[in-house]
Amino acid sequence: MSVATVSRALNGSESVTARTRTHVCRVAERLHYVPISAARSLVTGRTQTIGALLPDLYGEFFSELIRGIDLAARAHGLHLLVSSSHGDADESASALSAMQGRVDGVLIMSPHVDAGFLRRHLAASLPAVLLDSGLREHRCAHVNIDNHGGACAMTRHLLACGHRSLAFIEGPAGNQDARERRRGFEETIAGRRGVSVRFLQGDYSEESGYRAGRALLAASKRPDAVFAANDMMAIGCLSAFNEAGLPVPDEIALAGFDDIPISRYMHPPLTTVRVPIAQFGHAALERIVAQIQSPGMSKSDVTTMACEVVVRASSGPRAGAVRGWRELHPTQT
Amino acid sequence: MSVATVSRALNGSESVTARTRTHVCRVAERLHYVPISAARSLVTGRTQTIGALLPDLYGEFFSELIRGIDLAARAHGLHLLVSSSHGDADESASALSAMQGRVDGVLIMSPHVDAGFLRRHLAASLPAVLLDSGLREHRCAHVNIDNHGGACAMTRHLLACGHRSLAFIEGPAGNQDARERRRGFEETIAGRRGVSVRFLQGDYSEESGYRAGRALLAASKRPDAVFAANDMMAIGCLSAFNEAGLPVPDEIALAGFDDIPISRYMHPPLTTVRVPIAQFGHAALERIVAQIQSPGMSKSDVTTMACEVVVRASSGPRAGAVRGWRELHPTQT
DNA sequence: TCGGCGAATGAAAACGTTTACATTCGGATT
DNA sequence: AATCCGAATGTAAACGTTTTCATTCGCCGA
Repeated sequence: MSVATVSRALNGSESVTARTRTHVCRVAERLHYVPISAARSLVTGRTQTIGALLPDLYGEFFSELIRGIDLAARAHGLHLLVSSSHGDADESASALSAMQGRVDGVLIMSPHVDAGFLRRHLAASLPAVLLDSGLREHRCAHVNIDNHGGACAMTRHLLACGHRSLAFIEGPAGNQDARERRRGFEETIAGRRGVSVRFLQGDYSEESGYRAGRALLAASKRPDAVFAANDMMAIGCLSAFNEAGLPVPDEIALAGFDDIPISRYMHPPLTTVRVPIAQFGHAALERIVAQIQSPGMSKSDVTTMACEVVVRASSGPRAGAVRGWRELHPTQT
Repeated sequence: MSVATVSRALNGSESVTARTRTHVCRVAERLHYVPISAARSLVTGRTQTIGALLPDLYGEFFSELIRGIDLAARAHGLHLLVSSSHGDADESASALSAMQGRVDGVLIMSPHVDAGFLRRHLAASLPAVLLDSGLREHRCAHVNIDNHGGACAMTRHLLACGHRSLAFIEGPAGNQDARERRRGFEETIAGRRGVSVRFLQGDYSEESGYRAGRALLAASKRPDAVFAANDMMAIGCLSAFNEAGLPVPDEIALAGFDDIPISRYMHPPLTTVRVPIAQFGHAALERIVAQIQSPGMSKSDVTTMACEVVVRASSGPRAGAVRGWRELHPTQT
């Protein structure tokens, strides 16, 4: 019994007798034989592994993202190598290098990647998909979230509710999502008569939202509605309003972005933009699998995931009652 | 320039001239050379990768767990291979097999593992750490959460608040954590005079908590306090009470277990047991690294992560006001 | 100048697979 | 019965590293 025959038997090659195959499998089973993947990878050039380069792992966004990626990966029989917490460009670079030669493809989501970074640290031969990067790199595919469209839709909703004096709490300065969300807001407002706007700084943290809320409370003239660039800031802002006894949405409306699970539990429940996070991860993985399977295909492909406005009580125009379980979970039951 | 010299230069071996090393490094840089990890693993027998076998990826618990593991892994220069969504024992088995020969050690958290499973599917040579398994397997190390201790502490807290008629919403039947939490509750109650208890079924889902809440509302005699085996059920239960207009904690107190982030945003904020999830993951990774580095060490080691009661408004004895940001985040600011 | 010594480098084996190619084997056809 | 053919199996190379052992090189002391 040669190693070749064993290899063929275990890999389900055609040219091996049924008798031989069952025998080999039985013995392999008995010995708890597991192929050393390193040896296989060395000769096949495939690792059956996809790398995911994420900026962080904190919070529900990344949890959902990984879940979506994992789901699709396991459907393709692929393993998932995660790498996160990259504080700066150097860390991202070393993480990317470490993945190189260890994965068949890589999903990249990082605020530190730009065209130069990719040219320097990403081998041309390694399939890569950029997640919501805001870049337009011909070397890799892109899967984006429609931040701009979502922000437009939410702004239209706030206007439709009758709000005319709006405040926008911005995300972190360098952040691409944050920029797009602001742009959607601005563009929707632009040209509307009788609408006043005000921008407040933020950094996506709950605390920055709280500070923005305090600033609005202290202002001489309060807006009708506040649109925060993400839910965590909206939640911080809501805390400030609740603390001050300012009723939401009766006195001031509030909206966020992301639809993190906490949002629907707030008092009042938060109107927000739902980002299909798991599908986002799923789509990214499908895209990279496609690229791996047919290397000749066009690399610079862009997929955009649509967002959806989720109207809850916080956006007004009138106050919502305390919500029960059935109202919170309309799809279940 | 032989491959040997290049290998030595890149790996920082002593016996290589500074001149040679810089030259090699420069050329490697220029060519974007990245070692094929498969080849290295093949000869060294190390993959520099730790596998994490998780039952699921949904929700904040696993997000935090992965974060804790990742943090520790990256501190040791190790990669993290995650595998999840194992519906049954067979899936867990195949996932474990697939990891074998691909990782240097594996962290296992799965409801499907028991002594027989490990004997059948885990190679004796592969270092493994069982996470909160409830098993006592001499073949691997254990890192557990002190579910029993946490439940005891919470029960004592509820009694100290003056509650004497208690209800306990149980977790899923086969679940080890759930069993331990119930045991802690029961043992603390046992022997106390003038305390009445009642048990309700649940399965850790929000909906099952809601159903339990409805059942309590429909009962002829309501308890003073409800202790749910996890936060999600407590939240479902709270929805039922809110929906019925039953004020918490004035008419009925409520406590959960886990301290998921949502908990402190509930109305009233939820008294619960904080599980140090990230540290839990961190400890598990440290343990497996220790085992990998010194293979001779005792394998059957048990670490237990202590839990902590977090008292918020829901447990009474009197109603909490609406909380502002500062109260919600006492450690910040 | 030669021998010797240590430091630097080179040669080659080894790791465990897959796979192209060679070989054998059994049976069917002539 | 000899030949041939296809199916089954065996042989060996290749994958890209690390590492042991051998070799070379430069330098110092005799």
